[in-house]
Amino acid sequence: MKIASWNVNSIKVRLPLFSEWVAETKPDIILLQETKCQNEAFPAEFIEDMGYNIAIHGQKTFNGVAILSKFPLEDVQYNLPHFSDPQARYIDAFTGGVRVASVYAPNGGIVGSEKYAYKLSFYHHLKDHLTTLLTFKEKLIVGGDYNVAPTDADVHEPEKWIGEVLVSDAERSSFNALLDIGLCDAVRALYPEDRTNNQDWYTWWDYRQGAWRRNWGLRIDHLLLSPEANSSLKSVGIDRGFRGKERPSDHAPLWCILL
DNA sequence: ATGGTTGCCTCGCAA
Repeated sequence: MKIASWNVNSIKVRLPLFSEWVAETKPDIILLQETKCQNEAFPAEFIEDMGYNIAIHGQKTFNGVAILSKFPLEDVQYNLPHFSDPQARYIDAFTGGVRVASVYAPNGGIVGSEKYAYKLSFYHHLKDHLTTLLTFKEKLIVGGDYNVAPTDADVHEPEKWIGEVLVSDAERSSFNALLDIGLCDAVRALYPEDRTNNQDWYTWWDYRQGAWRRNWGLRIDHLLLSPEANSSLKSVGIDRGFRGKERPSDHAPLWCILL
């Protein structure tokens, strides 16, 4: 079973590239972030015709997450429990014998800002909810744009990023708390940072300053696995080539295969 | 050189 996650930065604009990517890489389950459209505007029929069932959680203009699956979708949960969030950033569902979640963590704006506090609060509630899901002892895959580069190995020229949003200590602590409750970073499970070329694992390159051409990237998209999922993890990868195509998202797709 | 790009949709904001 192949599970992929992609911050598409508008599903409507990205639909041609999305179609090309699905035809080429054929994921069984797709976790989308930044769909940037309300539910009634989501290209549901188009994607259903590609062979996917869909669960969508959108809003006007910003954010928006979705789960697409070749299997029936059951037990869909919108938003994090006990976190009444007007921003559409979380959805989970049970499908094809696994539970999956699509997460679009807040960017955080500037360290110390209101947006930054909201990001830390989002992480707190995410940790609480995932703690509950882990008690189910299922194969759980939590994928998305976490907007945190966990270590300096995940950052091009980390000395230029010291104290910035995406890499600050409090954000990294919030991300690490998800590992502390028992989730496993799929990339690091198979490619420890001291045994791989870390530049190969970037998932995001800013549209500005020719960041893609210069490979000024960060690893901020992640697939986190429960122990049950991790024990059947076979492979993981980044579809980096899709960042270099015509009219790309600023994020590349990330995927894993479970046996 | 304090820059640059993209998407949504307003004349700016978020990333």
